[in-house]
Amino acid sequence: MSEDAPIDAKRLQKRRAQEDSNIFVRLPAAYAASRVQGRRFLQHGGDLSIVEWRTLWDLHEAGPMTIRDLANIQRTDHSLLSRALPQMRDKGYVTMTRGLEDARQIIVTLTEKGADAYAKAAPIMARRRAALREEFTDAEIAVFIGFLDRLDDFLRRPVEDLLQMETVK
Amino acid sequence: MSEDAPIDAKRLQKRRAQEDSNIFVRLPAAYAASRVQGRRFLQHGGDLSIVEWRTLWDLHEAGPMTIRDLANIQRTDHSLLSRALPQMRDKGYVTMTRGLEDARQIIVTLTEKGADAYAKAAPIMARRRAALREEFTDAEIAVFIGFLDRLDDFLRRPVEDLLQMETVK
DNA sequence: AGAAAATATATGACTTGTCACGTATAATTT
DNA sequence: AAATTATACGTGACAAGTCATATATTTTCT
Repeated sequence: MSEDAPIDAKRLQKRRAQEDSNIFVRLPAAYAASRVQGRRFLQHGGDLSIVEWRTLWDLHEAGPMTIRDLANIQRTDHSLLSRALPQMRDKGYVTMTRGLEDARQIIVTLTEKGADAYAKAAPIMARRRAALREEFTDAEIAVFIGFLDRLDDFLRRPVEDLLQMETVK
Repeated sequence: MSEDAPIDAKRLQKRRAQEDSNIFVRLPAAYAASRVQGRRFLQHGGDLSIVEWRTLWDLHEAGPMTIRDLANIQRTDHSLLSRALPQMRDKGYVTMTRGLEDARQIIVTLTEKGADAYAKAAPIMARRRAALREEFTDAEIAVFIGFLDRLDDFLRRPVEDLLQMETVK
Protein backbone atom coordinates (compact mmCIF):
# COMPACT_ATOMS: atom_id res chain seq x y z
CA MET A 1 0.00 0.00 0.00
CA SER A 2 1.23 3.49 -0.80
CA GLU A 3 2.10 5.94 1.92
CA ASP A 4 -0.71 7.94 3.41
CA ALA A 5 -1.99 10.81 1.33
CA PRO A 6 -1.99 14.02 3.34
CA ILE A 7 -5.17 15.80 4.37
CA ASP A 8 -5.96 18.49 1.83
CA ALA A 9 -7.60 21.40 3.64
CA LYS A 10 -8.75 23.06 0.44
CA ARG A 11 -10.51 19.95 -0.80
CA LEU A 12 -12.22 19.60 2.57
CA GLN A 13 -13.42 23.16 2.44
CA LYS A 14 -14.73 22.65 -1.07
CA ARG A 15 -16.52 19.49 -0.04
CA ARG A 16 -18.05 21.21 2.94
CA ALA A 17 -19.31 23.94 0.65
CA GLN A 18 -20.82 21.39 -1.73
CA GLU A 19 -22.64 19.63 1.07
CA ASP A 20 -23.91 22.95 2.39
CA SER A 21 -26.19 23.21 -0.61
CA ASN A 22 -27.28 19.58 -0.53
CA ILE A 23 -30.86 19.31 0.68
CA PHE A 24 -30.28 15.73 1.80
CA VAL A 25 -27.53 16.88 4.12
CA ARG A 26 -29.21 20.04 5.37
CA LEU A 27 -32.54 18.45 6.17
CA PRO A 28 -31.20 15.98 8.77
CA ALA A 29 -29.09 18.70 10.34
CA ALA A 30 -31.97 21.15 10.55
CA TYR A 31 -34.24 18.51 11.99
CA ALA A 32 -31.66 17.47 14.58
CA ALA A 33 -31.20 21.08 15.63
CA SER A 34 -34.95 21.53 15.84
CA ARG A 35 -35.26 18.50 18.08
CA VAL A 36 -32.53 19.76 20.37
CA GLN A 37 -34.09 23.22 20.57
CA GLY A 38 -37.51 21.72 21.20
CA ARG A 39 -36.16 19.65 24.04
CA ARG A 40 -34.43 22.67 25.57
CA PHE A 41 -37.63 24.69 25.48
CA LEU A 42 -39.52 21.81 27.05
CA GLN A 43 -37.02 21.67 29.90
CA HIS A 44 -38.28 25.11 30.82
CA GLY A 45 -41.86 23.95 30.76
CA GLY A 46 -42.18 20.85 32.88
CA ASP A 47 -39.69 18.56 31.18
CA LEU A 48 -41.99 16.75 28.80
CA SER A 49 -40.54 14.75 25.95
CA ILE A 50 -41.26 15.96 22.44
CA VAL A 51 -43.71 13.16 21.78
CA GLU A 52 -45.48 13.89 25.06
CA TRP A 53 -45.73 17.57 24.27
CA ARG A 54 -47.12 17.00 20.78
CA THR A 55 -49.66 14.56 22.14
CA LEU A 56 -50.86 16.78 24.97
CA TRP A 57 -51.14 19.67 22.55
CA ASP A 58 -53.15 17.74 19.99
CA LEU A 59 -55.49 16.32 22.61
CA HIS A 60 -55.97 19.77 24.06
CA GLU A 61 -56.75 21.31 20.70
CA ALA A 62 -58.88 18.59 19.19
CA GLY A 63 -60.27 16.51 22.04
CA PRO A 64 -60.19 12.72 22.41
CA MET A 65 -58.95 10.68 19.50
CA THR A 66 -57.48 7.32 18.58
CA ILE A 67 -53.82 6.42 18.35
CA ARG A 68 -54.09 6.44 14.58
CA ASP A 69 -55.56 9.93 14.64
CA LEU A 70 -52.64 11.15 16.73
CA ALA A 71 -50.11 9.51 14.43
CA ASN A 72 -51.90 11.02 11.49
CA ILE A 73 -51.88 14.56 12.82
CA GLN A 74 -48.29 14.29 13.95
CA ARG A 75 -47.22 12.71 10.64
CA THR A 76 -45.42 9.95 12.42
CA ASP A 77 -45.62 6.21 12.88
CA HIS A 78 -48.32 4.86 15.15
CA SER A 79 -45.78 2.67 16.93
CA LEU A 80 -44.15 5.75 18.39
CA LEU A 81 -47.42 6.66 20.09
CA SER A 82 -48.16 3.07 20.91
CA ARG A 83 -45.04 3.02 23.02
CA ALA A 84 -45.31 6.49 24.51
CA LEU A 85 -48.95 6.45 25.56
CA PRO A 86 -48.84 3.79 28.29
CA GLN A 87 -46.16 5.85 30.02
CA MET A 88 -48.26 8.97 29.67
CA ARG A 89 -51.17 7.09 31.15
CA ASP A 90 -48.97 5.95 34.03
CA LYS A 91 -47.98 9.57 34.64
CA GLY A 92 -51.67 10.43 34.75
CA TYR A 93 -51.70 12.66 31.66
CA VAL A 94 -54.17 10.64 29.59
CA THR A 95 -56.65 7.83 29.79
CA MET A 96 -56.78 5.04 27.25
CA THR A 97 -60.12 3.36 26.73
CA ARG A 98 -61.06 0.78 24.18
CA GLY A 99 -63.42 2.08 21.50
CA LEU A 100 -67.07 1.26 22.09
CA GLU A 101 -68.06 1.16 18.45
CA ASP A 102 -64.79 -0.30 17.24
CA ALA A 103 -63.05 -2.46 19.79
CA ARG A 104 -59.77 -2.36 17.87
CA GLN A 105 -59.31 1.29 18.63
CA ILE A 106 -57.88 2.96 21.71
CA ILE A 107 -59.47 6.30 22.54
CA VAL A 108 -56.95 8.64 24.14
CA THR A 109 -58.35 11.39 26.35
CA LEU A 110 -56.61 14.22 28.19
CA THR A 111 -56.95 14.13 31.98
CA GLU A 112 -56.94 17.16 34.26
CA LYS A 113 -53.36 16.42 35.14
CA GLY A 114 -52.56 16.22 31.45
CA ALA A 115 -54.26 19.56 30.90
CA ASP A 116 -52.15 21.02 33.72
CA ALA A 117 -48.96 19.71 32.13
CA TYR A 118 -50.10 21.20 28.84
CA ALA A 119 -50.86 24.55 30.47
CA LYS A 120 -47.40 24.65 31.96
CA ALA A 121 -45.57 23.95 28.73
CA ALA A 122 -47.86 25.81 26.35
CA PRO A 123 -46.71 29.40 26.98
CA ILE A 124 -43.07 28.35 26.57
CA MET A 125 -43.81 26.65 23.29
CA ALA A 126 -45.94 29.56 22.15
CA ARG A 127 -42.90 31.76 22.69
CA ARG A 128 -40.91 29.49 20.48
CA ARG A 129 -43.37 29.87 17.65
CA ALA A 130 -43.55 33.60 18.23
CA ALA A 131 -39.77 33.81 18.04
CA LEU A 132 -39.83 31.91 14.77
CA ARG A 133 -42.35 34.37 13.40
CA GLU A 134 -39.91 37.16 14.09
CA GLU A 135 -37.38 35.43 11.88
CA PHE A 136 -39.72 34.51 9.06
CA THR A 137 -42.65 36.45 7.72
CA ASP A 138 -45.94 34.66 7.22
CA ALA A 139 -45.34 34.78 3.49
CA GLU A 140 -41.94 33.18 3.87
CA ILE A 141 -43.36 30.45 6.06
CA ALA A 142 -45.96 29.78 3.40
CA VAL A 143 -43.28 29.40 0.76
CA PHE A 144 -41.25 27.20 3.07
CA ILE A 145 -44.26 24.96 3.74
CA GLY A 146 -44.93 24.85 0.02
CA PHE A 147 -41.41 23.56 -0.54
CA LEU A 148 -41.91 20.94 2.15
CA ASP A 149 -45.17 19.85 0.49
CA ARG A 150 -43.41 19.36 -2.80
CA LEU A 151 -40.46 17.68 -1.15
CA ASP A 152 -42.82 15.30 0.64
CA ASP A 153 -44.43 14.38 -2.65
CA PHE A 154 -41.05 13.72 -4.14
CA LEU A 155 -39.85 11.68 -1.18
CA ARG A 156 -42.89 9.43 -1.27
CA ARG A 157 -42.67 8.56 -4.94
CA PRO A 158 -41.64 4.93 -5.48
CA VAL A 159 -37.90 4.60 -5.94
CA GLU A 160 -38.39 2.42 -9.01
CA ASP A 161 -40.23 5.27 -10.77
CA LEU A 162 -37.46 7.72 -10.01
CA LEU A 163 -34.76 5.30 -11.12
CA GLN A 164 -36.47 4.57 -14.42
CA MET A 165 -37.00 8.24 -15.06
CA GLU A 166 -35.20 9.61 -18.07
CA THR A 167 -33.07 12.32 -16.60
CA VAL A 168 -33.65 14.80 -19.35
CA LYS A 169 -31.75 17.65 -17.83
CA MET B 1 -65.18 11.52 35.95
CA SER B 2 -67.59 12.53 33.22
CA GLU B 3 -68.52 10.13 30.47
CA ASP B 4 -66.25 9.97 27.46
CA ALA B 5 -66.48 12.86 25.06
CA PRO B 6 -66.99 11.64 21.50
CA ILE B 7 -64.37 12.00 18.80
CA ASP B 8 -65.05 15.16 16.82
CA ALA B 9 -64.01 14.56 13.23
CA LYS B 10 -64.20 18.23 12.32
CA ARG B 11 -61.92 19.27 15.14
CA LEU B 12 -59.45 16.59 14.12
CA GLN B 13 -59.46 17.83 10.56
CA LYS B 14 -58.91 21.37 11.71
CA ARG B 15 -56.06 20.30 13.93
CA ARG B 16 -54.46 18.35 11.13
CA ALA B 17 -54.68 21.44 8.95
CA GLN B 18 -53.07 23.59 11.65
CA GLU B 19 -50.19 21.17 12.06
CA ASP B 20 -49.73 21.02 8.30
CA SER B 21 -48.41 24.55 8.37
CA ASN B 22 -46.27 24.06 11.46
CA ILE B 23 -42.60 23.98 10.54
CA PHE B 24 -41.79 22.03 13.69
CA VAL B 25 -44.13 19.25 12.59
CA ARG B 26 -43.25 19.26 8.93
CA LEU B 27 -39.51 19.20 9.40
CA PRO B 28 -39.38 15.87 11.26
CA ALA B 29 -41.80 14.32 8.79
CA ALA B 30 -39.83 15.50 5.77
CA TYR B 31 -36.58 14.31 7.28
CA ALA B 32 -38.04 10.91 8.15
CA ALA B 33 -39.33 10.52 4.60
CA SER B 34 -35.96 11.56 3.24
CA ARG B 35 -34.21 8.95 5.34
CA VAL B 36 -36.58 6.24 4.16
CA GLN B 37 -36.16 7.22 0.53
CA GLY B 38 -32.39 7.38 0.93
CA ARG B 39 -32.32 3.90 2.37
CA ARG B 40 -34.48 2.57 -0.46
CA PHE B 41 -32.17 4.05 -3.06
CA LEU B 42 -29.18 2.57 -1.29
CA GLN B 43 -30.77 -0.87 -1.36
CA HIS B 44 -30.44 -0.64 -5.13
CA GLY B 45 -26.79 0.27 -4.90
CA GLY B 46 -25.07 -2.26 -2.66
CA ASP B 47 -27.06 -1.90 0.54
CA LEU B 48 -24.93 0.64 2.34
CA SER B 49 -26.34 2.45 5.36
CA ILE B 50 -26.86 6.17 5.05
CA VAL B 51 -23.89 6.96 7.27
CA GLU B 52 -21.72 4.61 5.26
CA TRP B 53 -22.78 6.17 1.98
CA ARG B 54 -22.14 9.71 3.19
CA THR B 55 -18.74 8.73 4.48
CA LEU B 56 -17.64 6.92 1.31
CA TRP B 57 -18.84 9.86 -0.74
CA ASP B 58 -16.99 12.46 1.32
CA LEU B 59 -13.78 10.44 1.33
CA HIS B 60 -14.05 9.94 -2.40
CA GLU B 61 -14.60 13.63 -3.06
CA ALA B 62 -12.17 15.14 -0.60
CA GLY B 63 -9.58 12.46 0.20
CA PRO B 64 -8.42 11.32 3.65
CA MET B 65 -9.62 13.24 6.65
CA THR B 66 -10.15 12.95 10.38
CA ILE B 67 -13.30 11.84 12.15
CA ARG B 68 -13.93 15.42 13.14
CA ASP B 69 -13.65 16.55 9.51
CA LEU B 70 -16.22 13.95 8.50
CA ALA B 71 -18.60 15.00 11.26
CA ASN B 72 -18.11 18.59 10.27
CA ILE B 73 -18.90 18.06 6.61
CA GLN B 74 -21.87 15.86 7.39
CA ARG B 75 -23.13 18.29 10.04
CA THR B 76 -23.50 15.52 12.54
CA ASP B 77 -22.04 14.39 15.85
CA HIS B 78 -18.60 12.81 15.87
CA SER B 79 -19.90 9.92 17.95
CA LEU B 80 -21.99 8.70 15.04
CA LEU B 81 -18.86 8.32 12.95
CA SER B 82 -16.89 7.06 15.88
CA ARG B 83 -19.28 4.13 16.06
CA ALA B 84 -19.75 3.54 12.34
CA LEU B 85 -16.14 3.67 11.22
CA PRO B 86 -14.76 0.55 12.95
CA GLN B 87 -17.46 -1.45 11.17
CA MET B 88 -16.56 0.15 7.87
CA ARG B 89 -12.95 -0.73 8.50
CA ASP B 90 -13.95 -4.33 9.27
CA LYS B 91 -15.83 -4.44 5.98
CA GLY B 92 -12.66 -3.22 4.28
CA TYR B 93 -14.04 0.12 3.08
CA VAL B 94 -11.64 2.38 4.96
CA THR B 95 -8.43 2.38 6.94
CA MET B 96 -8.06 4.22 10.22
CA THR B 97 -4.59 5.39 11.15
CA ARG B 98 -3.53 7.54 14.04
CA GLY B 99 -2.39 11.01 13.03
CA LEU B 100 1.36 11.43 12.81
CA GLU B 101 1.45 15.09 13.68
CA ASP B 102 -1.44 14.95 16.13
CA ALA B 103 -1.79 11.61 17.84
CA ARG B 104 -5.29 12.41 19.03
CA GLN B 105 -6.64 12.26 15.52
CA ILE B 106 -7.72 9.28 13.45
CA ILE B 107 -7.07 9.68 9.73
CA VAL B 108 -9.73 7.88 7.70
CA THR B 109 -8.76 6.82 4.20
CA LEU B 110 -10.80 5.16 1.46
CA THR B 111 -9.56 1.72 0.38
CA GLU B 112 -9.96 0.23 -3.08
CA LYS B 113 -12.84 -1.83 -1.81
CA GLY B 114 -14.39 1.31 -0.39
CA ALA B 115 -13.95 3.02 -3.73
CA ASP B 116 -15.69 0.06 -5.40
CA ALA B 117 -18.62 0.29 -2.99
CA TYR B 118 -18.79 4.01 -3.69
CA ALA B 119 -18.71 3.41 -7.45
CA LYS B 120 -21.60 0.99 -7.16
CA ALA B 121 -23.84 3.30 -5.15
CA ALA B 122 -22.85 6.58 -6.75
CA PRO B 123 -24.86 6.39 -10.00
CA ILE B 124 -28.00 5.45 -8.06
CA MET B 125 -27.57 8.36 -5.71
CA ALA B 126 -26.77 10.68 -8.60
CA ARG B 127 -30.11 9.70 -10.08
CA ARG B 128 -31.78 10.70 -6.88
CA ARG B 129 -30.29 14.15 -7.00
CA ALA B 130 -31.12 14.42 -10.68
CA ALA B 131 -34.73 13.49 -9.94
CA LEU B 132 -34.86 16.16 -7.25
CA ARG B 133 -33.59 18.71 -9.75
CA GLU B 134 -36.53 17.90 -11.97
CA GLU B 135 -38.87 18.83 -9.12
CA PHE B 136 -37.08 21.98 -8.03
CA THR B 137 -35.26 24.50 -10.13
CA ASP B 138 -31.80 25.60 -9.10
CA ALA B 139 -33.27 28.91 -8.01
CA GLU B 140 -35.84 27.20 -5.83
CA ILE B 141 -33.18 25.01 -4.25
CA ALA B 142 -31.20 28.15 -3.50
CA VAL B 143 -34.19 29.73 -1.77
CA PHE B 144 -34.85 26.50 0.12
CA ILE B 145 -31.23 26.32 1.29
CA GLY B 146 -31.46 29.97 2.28
CA PHE B 147 -34.45 29.16 4.48
CA LEU B 148 -32.55 26.27 6.03
CA ASP B 149 -29.61 28.59 6.74
CA ARG B 150 -31.86 31.02 8.53
CA LEU B 151 -33.69 28.24 10.33
CA ASP B 152 -30.36 26.80 11.49
CA ASP B 153 -29.38 30.17 12.90
CA PHE B 154 -32.66 30.40 14.73
CA LEU B 155 -32.45 26.86 16.07
CA ARG B 156 -28.98 27.42 17.46
CA ARG B 157 -29.77 30.58 19.36
CA PRO B 158 -29.75 30.03 23.13
CA VAL B 159 -33.20 29.23 24.44
CA GLU B 160 -32.80 31.79 27.22
CA ASP B 161 -32.41 34.58 24.65
CA LEU B 162 -35.52 33.52 22.81
CA LEU B 163 -37.51 33.22 26.02
CA GLN B 164 -36.51 36.66 27.23
CA MET B 165 -37.32 38.19 23.88
CA GLU B 166 -40.10 40.71 23.88
CA THR B 167 -42.52 39.26 21.43
CA VAL B 168 -43.41 42.50 19.79
CA LYS B 169 -45.62 41.13 17.08
C1' DA C 1 -73.40 -17.25 7.48
C1' DG C 2 -68.63 -18.15 6.65
C1' DA C 3 -64.30 -16.98 4.47
C1' DA C 4 -61.21 -13.51 3.10
C1' DA C 5 -59.41 -9.04 3.33
C1' DA C 6 -58.61 -4.83 5.72
C1' DT C 7 -57.65 -2.11 9.86
C1' DA C 8 -55.98 -0.81 14.78
C1' DT C 9 -52.78 -1.68 17.93
C1' DA C 10 -48.53 -3.89 20.20
C1' DT C 11 -43.82 -5.18 20.06
C1' DG C 12 -38.98 -6.57 18.75
C1' DA C 13 -35.09 -5.13 16.09
C1' DC C 14 -32.83 -1.63 13.85
C1' DT C 15 -30.84 3.35 12.34
C1' DT C 16 -29.83 8.07 13.07
C1' DG C 17 -28.94 11.32 16.12
C1' DT C 18 -27.96 13.76 20.83
C1' DC C 19 -25.56 14.42 25.34
C1' DA C 20 -22.43 13.59 29.12
C1' DC C 21 -18.46 11.89 30.60
C1' DG C 22 -13.85 9.65 30.45
C1' DT C 23 -9.14 9.31 28.52
C1' DA C 24 -5.30 10.70 25.89
C1' DT C 25 -2.78 14.20 23.66
C1' DA C 26 -1.72 19.07 22.38
C1' DA C 27 -1.61 23.97 23.15
C1' DT C 28 -1.44 27.78 26.23
C1' DT C 29 -0.51 30.18 30.40
C1' DT C 30 2.01 31.08 34.47
C1' DA D 1 9.06 23.38 33.18
C1' DA D 2 4.66 22.72 35.29
C1' DA D 3 -0.06 23.49 35.44
C1' DT D 4 -4.10 24.59 33.12
C1' DT D 5 -7.05 24.46 29.34
C1' DA D 6 -8.60 22.82 24.98
C1' DT D 7 -9.31 19.26 21.54
C1' DA D 8 -10.05 14.41 19.48
C1' DC D 9 -12.00 10.37 20.09
C1' DG D 10 -14.67 6.44 22.44
C1' DT D 11 -18.66 4.88 24.83
C1' DG D 12 -22.95 4.36 27.65
C1' DA D 13 -27.57 5.96 27.93
C1' DC D 14 -31.27 7.89 25.81
C1' DA D 15 -34.99 9.89 22.12
C1' DA D 16 -37.30 9.69 17.81
C1' DG D 17 -38.27 7.29 14.09
C1' DT D 18 -38.81 3.15 10.71
C1' DC D 19 -40.18 -1.63 9.42
C1' DA D 20 -41.93 -6.26 9.87
C1' DT D 21 -44.72 -9.21 12.08
C1' DA D 22 -48.32 -10.82 15.29
C1' DT D 23 -53.03 -10.52 17.23
C1' DA D 24 -57.65 -9.00 17.61
C1' DT D 25 -61.48 -7.05 15.52
C1' DT D 26 -64.22 -5.22 11.49
C1' DT D 27 -65.66 -5.13 6.94
C1' DT D 28 -66.41 -7.07 2.60
C1' DC D 29 -67.19 -10.69 -0.53
C1' DT D 30 -69.18 -15.05 -1.97
